[in-house]
Amino acid sequence: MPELPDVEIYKQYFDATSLHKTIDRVRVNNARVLREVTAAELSRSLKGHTFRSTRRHGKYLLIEVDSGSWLILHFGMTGYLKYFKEMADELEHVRVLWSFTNGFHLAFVCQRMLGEVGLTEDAEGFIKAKNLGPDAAALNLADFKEIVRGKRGAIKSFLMNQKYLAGVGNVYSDEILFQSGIHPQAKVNELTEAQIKKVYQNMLKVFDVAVKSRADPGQFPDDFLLPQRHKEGRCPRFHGPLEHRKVSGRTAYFCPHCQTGD
DNA sequence: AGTACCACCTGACGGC
DNA sequence: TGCCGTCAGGTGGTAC
Repeated sequence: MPELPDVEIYKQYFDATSLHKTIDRVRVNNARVLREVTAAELSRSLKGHTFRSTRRHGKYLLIEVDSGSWLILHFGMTGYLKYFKEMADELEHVRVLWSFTNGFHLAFVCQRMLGEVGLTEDAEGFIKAKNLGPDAAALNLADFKEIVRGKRGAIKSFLMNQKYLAGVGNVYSDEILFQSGIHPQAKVNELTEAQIKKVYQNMLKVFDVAVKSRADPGQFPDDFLLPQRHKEGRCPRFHGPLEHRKVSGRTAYFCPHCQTGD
């Protein structure tokens, strides 16, 4: 479930392992994950170059090559990065592998192949073309209120819509709404100003806590929903059973006692 | 504008 | 044992 906090951790991992190392070889095991680029083009653009910097926009990781182009990674549902030295590790589901001249390798691992690897000359242009809203973690309250204005649907669907704000997915939208005491099916246009502010503040709080916890639910605070987000889960505050139902085709988990506004 | 539903994709799991 | 349906959830497309 790589959402904004998970991708932020991947960014930190990439920065710590793969920046400024000369790329010796690019191996594409499954061209299906490539977007608007062929394996040959990818190899030609990266071989002999280094990665200069990274930025994250929503769930996308954009990596600047020293040539000025950008490698784009999206992790789908099951994607992650793995940096290692021994090829004998026999890592499964490696779709693309970058080998550096220092003998280390960076793998784009993606079991369900819903992830994407792309290349662009223009990072801003890519974000525009993808129709992505502003990064959810870099949004101020005034802009958040502006985006909310005129929307009518369920708050959970709103938060997950990457066109409005980029980075929130199914799992973290549940946490944000739990922290805010708001039902996932509450209508955006029926929320008070105070509730909208609360959602915004909790969104930033949840991101902050999640990144500090290395996006590992096992390390989340006791009053967080995520570790309880399963069929037998109980509300960490009220201790009653959690409810789950489909909201815009996604499974929403919530506490029917603590979260109101249905 | 919003929602419902489908497809992509793989592996885990429960039922029989 | 092994087959089958269902589910997980990010994205994108279509129909209403």
